[in-house]
Amino acid sequence: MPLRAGSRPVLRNTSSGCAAAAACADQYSAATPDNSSVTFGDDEADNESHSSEGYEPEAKCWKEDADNEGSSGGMGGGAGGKPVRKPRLVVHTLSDIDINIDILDAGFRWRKYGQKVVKGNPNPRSYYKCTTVGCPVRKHVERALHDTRAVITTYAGAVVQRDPAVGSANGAGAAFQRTKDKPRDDLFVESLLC
DNA sequence: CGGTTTTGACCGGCGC
DNA sequence: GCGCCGGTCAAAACCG
Repeated sequence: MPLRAGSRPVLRNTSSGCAAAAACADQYSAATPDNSSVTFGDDEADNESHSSEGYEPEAKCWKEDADNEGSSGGMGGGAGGKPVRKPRLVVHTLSDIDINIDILDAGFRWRKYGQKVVKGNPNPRSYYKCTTVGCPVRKHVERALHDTRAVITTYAGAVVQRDPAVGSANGAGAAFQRTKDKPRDDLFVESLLC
């Protein structure tokens, strides 16, 4: 590959103008209503259908499954019918990758730890880890099958918890709590909240 | 010098 | 039981 380290990809932490989740959500519904969609859960199949045919011109907040917390530990193949699945936040971004960054990467640092071509999509999927202290979140970034402008970012390791009193739902959340003194982590949690 | 990217190899789970 | 596939790790190289 001609471009080695140094030619930093577009995906990198940026001090986005979208500091809070509320602002992000608002920004989505107001500013870029037809540029992306956000989904929380495990509806990746659903997402793929969108990415292959086109994007829903609607911005929706991530939805979470009732009791799908925890991890199945299963990676390849699929859920395999296991009732417990790792909560994931899937972000669809059309055309503007920066938006993707803005919504969740605000103030965070990501380190790429892998890249792989997955079946069904010739575009390589990149794997990123959050290098922010106390941030256990990982994300997978891949381009849509037939729409290179569309980017699908899957966040894993963070759980949405709508109750601010709790602030966390599992280890990920606990990690955030542990670093609650860090405004950035707090921002991230907020980013996950709707 | 530190942090990050890149790439290949390895591991574990699932489906057949 | 075997093969396939996705995800992660680790070493090397590079840039600011």
